[in-house]
Amino acid sequence: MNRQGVEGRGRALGETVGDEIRRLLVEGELVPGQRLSESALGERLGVSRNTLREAFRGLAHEGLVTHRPNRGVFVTTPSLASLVDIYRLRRFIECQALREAVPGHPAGQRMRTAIEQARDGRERQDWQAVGSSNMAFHAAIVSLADSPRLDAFFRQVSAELRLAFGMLSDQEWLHGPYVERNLHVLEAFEGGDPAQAATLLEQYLSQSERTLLAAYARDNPAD
Amino acid sequence: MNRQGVEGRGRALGETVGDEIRRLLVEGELVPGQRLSESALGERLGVSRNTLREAFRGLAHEGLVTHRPNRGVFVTTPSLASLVDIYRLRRFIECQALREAVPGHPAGQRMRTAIEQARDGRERQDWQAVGSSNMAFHAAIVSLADSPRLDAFFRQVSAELRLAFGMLSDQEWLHGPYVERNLHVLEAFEGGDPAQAATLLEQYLSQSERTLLAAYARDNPAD
DNA sequence: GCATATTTGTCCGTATGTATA
DNA sequence: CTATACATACGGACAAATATG
Repeated sequence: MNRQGVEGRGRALGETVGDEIRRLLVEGELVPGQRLSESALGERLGVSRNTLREAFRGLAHEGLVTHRPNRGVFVTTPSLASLVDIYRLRRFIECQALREAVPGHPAGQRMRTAIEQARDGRERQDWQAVGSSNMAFHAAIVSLADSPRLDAFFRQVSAELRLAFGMLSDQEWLHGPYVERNLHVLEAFEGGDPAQAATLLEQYLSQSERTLLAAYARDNPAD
Repeated sequence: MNRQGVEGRGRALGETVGDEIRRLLVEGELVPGQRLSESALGERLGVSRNTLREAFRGLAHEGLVTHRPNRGVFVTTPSLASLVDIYRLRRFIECQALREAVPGHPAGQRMRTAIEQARDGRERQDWQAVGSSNMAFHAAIVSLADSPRLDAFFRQVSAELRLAFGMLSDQEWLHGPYVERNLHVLEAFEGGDPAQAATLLEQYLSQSERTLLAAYARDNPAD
């Protein structure tokens, strides 16, 4: 019975609910600061409160929602400090992965595909798609390190960053300029100069951070 | 009512249950491969199945327990592949953190304290304590990067590694030799040569990995 | 400052599907 | 192949905490 909203035909359990909520988060359907009522969201997704609470637990662990005891679950509002932390982490991980990568690693193909998809999105002015593709490019860089745990960790941090992007206006300015810069990084890497690629990436990330922080400060004068 | 076993009078909710199970795991009360029956463990901890399932969700997210759909929750049995991955990660993260650290970082004090505690444990032949202190030393190295998210990630990976150590015999051989090597790393670092410290750490970790993998292969001929 | 409504936190009972003896 | 055990998931209940008027 039930299970109208969530398509429970698959193999996994109420874990599907977590994926569903994750999708609502990155698509901006649920916005930072919003309270997620157990009864309301449970009814919307067609699951019981118990199942929903299990899903909440996983999302809270990833930092996408925040649990306030006896108050409820809220969509996490990224702080300036968390954005600074995330970019420090990205420089730490991505540059190192690029620098130490073995030449001819299959992830290079994924990097190229991601850039092509980002270009497609740019043609359609679909900046959300450009943002997703750019993130796929960076995930491919991380995968150069050949560590499943590092990949999972980066995926999680990406989702958190995605939440922050969603808070901001001017999506074109946030995503558009980096498509070609990604290409430069890839060319340096495939040209056999990982050190140069890492340097380009470092400058790139630092600029991206400045742009993001400026947009954040502009849209959230309160903070 | 109830709540005899878990001391729920505090502020946190059934989250306490997760901490309790984590404690049982690192203390070896629950061993890898063991199935964690919802009803049995729930009764033992004095909580309902729903509450327990919420706690399981968090632990599964950390990799300490494994969820097999329709089968139940099991204490994760670390595989050879996961150990290789964890050591690759440790070299990736710890060496980089050490190399890029700013001189005079307060974490240096924590590194020194950890070494002293490891020596105390060694005097008492308390190899579990030595293992904990050694891990605290490495956590301090990671904290040189000044990233809360990286700290949390490393804490999680450490717990997983701890699980593997618990599977093995010969705890003295696994933990004892590294107390002095930690000191050498610290001395190189505080002597103003982070590159040398990183090199020492890299060799150290590679040897530790070989020792661990050998012990694993010896105790688990099946794998 | 107080009474009330809402929501969370936690438990129980139970129906259903899946895996295993 | 049948039977049993168990996980899965739902709905309902109630106390405690919180928000509201």
